[in-house]
Amino acid sequence: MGRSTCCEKVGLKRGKWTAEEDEILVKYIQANGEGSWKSLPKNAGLLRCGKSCRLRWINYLRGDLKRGNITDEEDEMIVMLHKAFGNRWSTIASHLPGRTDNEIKNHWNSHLSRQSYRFLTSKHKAKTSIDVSTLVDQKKQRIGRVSRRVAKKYNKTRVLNNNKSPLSTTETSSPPLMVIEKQVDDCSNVVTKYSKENEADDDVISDDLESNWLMFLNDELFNIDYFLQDEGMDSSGVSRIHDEDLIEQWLAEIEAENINKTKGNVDEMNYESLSLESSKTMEYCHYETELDMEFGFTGFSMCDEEDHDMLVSLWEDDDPSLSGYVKVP
DNA sequence: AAGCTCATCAACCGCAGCCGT
DNA sequence: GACGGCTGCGGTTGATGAGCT
Repeated sequence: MGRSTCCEKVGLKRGKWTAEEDEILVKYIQANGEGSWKSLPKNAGLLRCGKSCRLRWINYLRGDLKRGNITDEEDEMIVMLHKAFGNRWSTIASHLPGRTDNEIKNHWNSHLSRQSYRFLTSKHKAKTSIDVSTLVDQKKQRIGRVSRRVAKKYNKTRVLNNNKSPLSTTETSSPPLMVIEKQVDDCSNVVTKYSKENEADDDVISDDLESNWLMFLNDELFNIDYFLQDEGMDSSGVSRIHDEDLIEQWLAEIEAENINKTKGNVDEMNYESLSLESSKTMEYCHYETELDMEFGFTGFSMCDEEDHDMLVSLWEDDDPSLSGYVKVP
């Protein structure tokens, strides 16, 4: 049996693509069309695996890609779509023409996730209303996640000292080692918050992690757990909305904000995709499953007709009793 | 100026789902 | 239904350049 590895790299090139390789790939796809990625490299004369060719084409060489920085409007879309869909980057990308899932994923991980976390943390503390615009205005701030480098250093030290680890799973009732590492990585903005509150600099963050990490983890895991439970989030910090009152309030605030933006002489076309009718949206909404949530968000005009038809079809198949309930916008 | 740290992004990897046999 | 191949997706990594000390 055994799965065929598409990535058997015998004699195949890896790493950065050269201009010559790009040219060969573009010419081949222009002549023969996309698809058949497995056989494409051989037919085109490229020493790459099919996956690599596909990725290069989709993320970089495709003609319909939008170049340049992600705009504030796109930022807002990404934040909202991420709230609805979680880390389903291809779904999010499908609503942002010219942007790839990889691009959006990178953008989220490097820009928006920490903004979202900071925003939500402050919301948690102050119970302020949701203001999406505050998420996308906080740019280029070096504070935020603990870098992978610091995490690596931390983890390396952990591995070296593993036998002495006070959190060894055989010695305490704490969660298994890997779980703790994952949680800290996912919620590593908390590290910065911890540091700032204690007036420590960046160097002290890693020192804390390495020397006092047990106390630190207990403290932070308690905070994270409390925060995520209160916000209805999963362990990756993705909001899963189960409370209809909460989402109604959220939608109403976004709608009100968009009205204000329009009044403020903002280009209405830019915000057209963000407009929605809360009552209609709520009428569609059920929040039990991911499918329901997707359908619920068809109230957004960001969902095109084809998507809508598909979701209506899925909805009706899933529960025939609801077929008369569905309205086509 | 040099070395270090960090953010960014292109690319890779592994897995899951789909489809044909 | 089982199997195997292909494709697409999401998580992760590594290279690189910018900023900082």
